[in-house]
Amino acid sequence: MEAGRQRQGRLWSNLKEVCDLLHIPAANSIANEELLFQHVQFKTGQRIHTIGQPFDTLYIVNSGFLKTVLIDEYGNEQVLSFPMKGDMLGVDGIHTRHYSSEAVALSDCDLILLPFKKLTALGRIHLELENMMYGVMSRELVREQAMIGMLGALSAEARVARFLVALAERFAQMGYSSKLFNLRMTRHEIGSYLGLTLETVSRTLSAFNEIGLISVDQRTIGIKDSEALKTLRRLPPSRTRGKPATGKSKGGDTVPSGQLLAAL
Amino acid sequence: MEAGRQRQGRLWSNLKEVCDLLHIPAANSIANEELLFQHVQFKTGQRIHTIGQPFDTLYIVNSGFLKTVLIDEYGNEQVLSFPMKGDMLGVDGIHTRHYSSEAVALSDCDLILLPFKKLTALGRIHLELENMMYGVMSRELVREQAMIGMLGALSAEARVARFLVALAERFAQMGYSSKLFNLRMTRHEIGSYLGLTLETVSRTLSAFNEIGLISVDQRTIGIKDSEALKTLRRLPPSRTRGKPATGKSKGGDTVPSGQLLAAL
DNA sequence: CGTCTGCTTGATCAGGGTCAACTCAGGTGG
DNA sequence: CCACCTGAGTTGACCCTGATCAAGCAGACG
Repeated sequence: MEAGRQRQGRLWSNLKEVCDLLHIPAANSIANEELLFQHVQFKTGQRIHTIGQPFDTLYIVNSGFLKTVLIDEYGNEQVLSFPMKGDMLGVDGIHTRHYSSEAVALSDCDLILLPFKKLTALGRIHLELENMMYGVMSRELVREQAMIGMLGALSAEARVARFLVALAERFAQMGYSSKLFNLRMTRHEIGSYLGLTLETVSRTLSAFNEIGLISVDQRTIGIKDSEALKTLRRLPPSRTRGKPATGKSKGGDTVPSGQLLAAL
Repeated sequence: MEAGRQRQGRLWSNLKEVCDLLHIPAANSIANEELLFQHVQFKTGQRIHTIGQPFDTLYIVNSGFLKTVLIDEYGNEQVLSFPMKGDMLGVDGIHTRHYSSEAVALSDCDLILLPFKKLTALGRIHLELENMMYGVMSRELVREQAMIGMLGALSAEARVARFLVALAERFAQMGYSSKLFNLRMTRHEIGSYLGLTLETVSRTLSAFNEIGLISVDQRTIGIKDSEALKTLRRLPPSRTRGKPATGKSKGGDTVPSGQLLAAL
């Protein structure tokens, strides 16, 4: 809303604003008013791009919430991410020149269009921009690596807990409250994202609520004990059998009845 | 082995060879013999880079097999990928300027060093190279997305099956046999990669062996029925309850005793 | 030749998926 | 305005997949 200006009845952003959105330290040398990127608005439920569609532009989220999904051979959706302000969409299309995922608006959205050709050409002139591109793609990769680690190693409770913490941090850095916020996605979508069923997500939220870690009312989540959420991990504390990679938890771990919590 | 030349007692590759390795259509305009990239050899078990180590170079695998791992807060390894010939390593370091994963040689390896600064500078001159960079990073991203989809939605059997198929395809495109090959990693590493325990991996391989899908002898795998492996999916065929996304499996699916197989 | 690591196989158990019933909020149309 | 419908969410009962624990085996190596 703050970024962008009217021009011919449309919103446009300059390079500086784009860099700010992406948290890229932009040299002011590039505050070029002639270099403008167009905005596009999407309404809730609209598709930004679909799988297989020819790729030619990247998107940056200026406002709103989305999901990106994969669709398997049986038509089942698999949620890959929940992009929000400052995130980039469409990077997966660069390789094959066709988007390999689908992006859907979970709320009314304002996106900035970045024609890929134009962007790379600009990158050769403005090195910050080039660095931005590499940086954003690398960040995305690291994020997905973390996701893989989570799916491969964590229990259902831990996944939901970390999901909430991550969301809270995103809201914080967007200037919203990190203690009380609204989920923009359904339990089903959360479950798909975390590799769980909607029932498990629902139950886990209820459990957290009872223990006092959070408060739940429909889509409204209140974070009560973010520390506990952060340190929550798999229930059977996977006590290093065999070779302790780092000899640490040798003591009996006398956590009495903490079958849900596990102190660090 | 074919790529690279001796010079001052070391191996070097030119841009063309690098592009070939990455399957990038390289304009021969860049067959510049002055632009050479150095090779480095690693022996089995050696670490290419570690988590947190300052980033400044990318690597391309010229020969050999590796694994990249994440290490969680309790010292547990989580395998992220098994890079082999033509794969790029270290991309995750670009964002924070520190590697966020660790790469270990599973066999003796020959890697090509790509100093990142030098690479991006070159990219501005040779557009193919720039495209290569974006393309490789995007491909990596797509690969990880597929991984997330797999971890989030597939059964143990399906994961192992697809792992074998993917390996076979990699070997094929490297010129080796796709029907008979040697695993370079332990059951434990496979399990970590697939989000399973080593016991489950072992049992699943044994089961495939008994059914005649593959032959197993220690690290030697023979692919007998790659079609069946490809179409294997979750055991309870998740018969589209509620809304059939694509109304299909309405007929009784008279697969007799196929509790392990699931025809498309 | 003993030891160690990787692998297999068996027995047991529980985390979380599946199925089902019910509630609740919002949208629609008579 | 209210009856109705639909989709989201909650909760319970049950059971299966895959983790855990345990034992035994084979090849590599000092």
